Amino acid sequence: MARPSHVRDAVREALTDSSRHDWAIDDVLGELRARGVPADFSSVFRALAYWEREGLVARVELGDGKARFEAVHGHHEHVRCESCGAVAAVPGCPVETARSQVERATGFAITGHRLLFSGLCGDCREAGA
Amino acid sequence: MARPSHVRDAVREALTDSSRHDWAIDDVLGELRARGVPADFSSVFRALAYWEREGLVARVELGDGKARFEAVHGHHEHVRCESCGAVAAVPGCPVETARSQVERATGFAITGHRLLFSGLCGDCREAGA
DNA sequence: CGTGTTTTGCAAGTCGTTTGTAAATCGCGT
DNA sequence: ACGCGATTTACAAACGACTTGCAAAACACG
Repeated sequence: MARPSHVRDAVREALTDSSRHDWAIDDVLGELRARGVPADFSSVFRALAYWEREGLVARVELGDGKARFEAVHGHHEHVRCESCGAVAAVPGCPVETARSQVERATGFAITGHRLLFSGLCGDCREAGA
Repeated sequence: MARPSHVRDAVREALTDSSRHDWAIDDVLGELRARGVPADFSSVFRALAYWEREGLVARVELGDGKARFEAVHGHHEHVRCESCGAVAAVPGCPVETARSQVERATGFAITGHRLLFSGLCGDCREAGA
């Protein structure tokens, strides 16, 4: 029933092989092409949706109006450089401790959160100064 | 030179009069109509862009692929109900303290952040149980 | 080999935002 | 009161990015 799927496989490998946190669909498509795996935009789109359902890939919100993805590792937050757009991971979770406090203050039962820092990466800071 | 602008004025008043944190463009348009101020979608769009530039209105990222706005008050984070979509403000800022730690860990100069909690509001929690 | 199901690619559709453009509106100097 | 030039507005068309429909290709299996 399940048949080999070069696109799906290649998409998973591309994300897993790298530590990027901001794979846009086009980026993945480009990477596949670079690896000699021809594929269509819609196929990559479906592959990402598939792995997201499967829990191996997570959607990352960068607020730039594009769907972005990363391979699932542990829980972590992101920093994005305002200047060059570079994205890095923030180890640890500055928000864990706030949870019960937020629940008390708002009456919501908190189930998750999304945190994005913005700033200037080392390179851009040097270049700008 | 600057001339009266019913659309701009009405848009600002609509947002300011309410405590909503999730005004989509269509919502604002609807509110204007309800107030008897006829306006076009694009005019509302431009009015919001104007007030955002002016610093009286802020864009709110809810990750639902729509541009959402609120009147600027103090700094605060948001909670969004996964079930009904209700949005409330989280007083205080659970992230302030993490800043220097994040800078040390990532090498970025942090200039801001965006935090969105998700969960279930009181009503939905009751209804769901 | 057929058969039935799964994957793909291509093209078209959708959603929401953004922009081009020309007409209406208003402040202001005369 | 009138004309001029700048500003606002509406309407429609353009856009960017994602989503879906559908038929053709690719397999596993009997």
